Amino acid sequence: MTEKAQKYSKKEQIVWKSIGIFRKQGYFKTSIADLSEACGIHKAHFYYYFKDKEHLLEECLTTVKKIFDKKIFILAYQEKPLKERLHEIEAAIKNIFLKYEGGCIMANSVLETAHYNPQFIPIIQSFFDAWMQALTHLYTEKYQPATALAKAEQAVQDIEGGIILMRLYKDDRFFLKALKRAKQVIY
Amino acid sequence: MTEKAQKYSKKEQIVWKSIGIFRKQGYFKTSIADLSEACGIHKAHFYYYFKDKEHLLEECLTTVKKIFDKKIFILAYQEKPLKERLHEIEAAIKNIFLKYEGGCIMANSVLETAHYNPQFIPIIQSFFDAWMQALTHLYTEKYQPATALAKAEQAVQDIEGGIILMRLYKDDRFFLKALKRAKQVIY
DNA sequence: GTCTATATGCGGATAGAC
DNA sequence: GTCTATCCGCATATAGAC
Repeated sequence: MTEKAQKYSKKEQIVWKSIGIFRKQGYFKTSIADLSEACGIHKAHFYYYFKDKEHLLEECLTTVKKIFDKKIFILAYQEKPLKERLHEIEAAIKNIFLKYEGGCIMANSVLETAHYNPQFIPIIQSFFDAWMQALTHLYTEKYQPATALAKAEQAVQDIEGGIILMRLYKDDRFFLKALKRAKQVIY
Repeated sequence: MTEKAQKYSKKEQIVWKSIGIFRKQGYFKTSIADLSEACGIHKAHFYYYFKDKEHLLEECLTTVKKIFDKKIFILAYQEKPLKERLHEIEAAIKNIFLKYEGGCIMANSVLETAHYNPQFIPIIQSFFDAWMQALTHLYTEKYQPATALAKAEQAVQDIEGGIILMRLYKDDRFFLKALKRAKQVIY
């Protein structure tokens, strides 16, 4: 009873905290001690919840994918005018990447783990698949499918590049201008 | 005499090898043992050439910056027709990123070291400054300076995002299409 | 579920012989 | 310049008491 009243389980809380820390510090540079301390649990107790660090990252990535599906990508498929959906999706993406520092954990994880831990690749691919599909869906209302897909790819690449430059120069504008361009594909 | 006949010093060779390994494996996941072994020197001997791992990465990044200045960005300022310069710079960038796996060491290093090792930020910034300046120079022949700069930023972001997706999907096309778009800004 | 203690190995770095 | 030996600290992970 009291357990169900809690919004998130302890395990979920660890995943949330870890997402934030991995994004800022990177995967390999983050120790179990860092994570445990931030979560207010003892180092050894971490292994009560997760088999190892890799399994934690996996849960982090699938969680992020679910959040984006549920909160952002879904906005593209609503029964609303095109421009409204486009505006909502832009606002949601802006919100999430400006709120937390460290950029995009999906892109970061590609670069850190592609060589040694290819098991994360499919999860990260599914994230970018869903993102590009959502934008393609929107752009298809004005362009041929092939053109819409190309513009969606360009938009995602532009935004991800913008996130890197935002972090490098500590300047939001690279990211914000990319978002604006993604919207201006339509109007 | 025999020393001067060698094209690269041992120290330079280590830097070259390390650039390739850092790019593929990442900075933190790469050990001194990895680097030494790949260079055919003994682990302890590494410290004869470099104070520590951070100083090695610094030399790697400044070396990459110099190479891009000398081999790529300079192409934008030649006494040649605009389209020719644009084509040469595209070919040079394509060449370098397709030849070696692991993507862009500059972008990778931002994500890995921005939080703990901000000392690398200025070097990486100077790299992207030079790249965007070269493209802005080209685009200014057809657009107003402010527009040219915005298009240069977009092109660089698009290409960097494309490099990430190229690695994620093991598919050159994301990167190649971004390069093509950077050229089509002009013609 | 939570803590103490600890095993174990690896990575960065140094000292010093040759 | 190159190698041997070694120190130290940290990080992952486990065993087991409470």
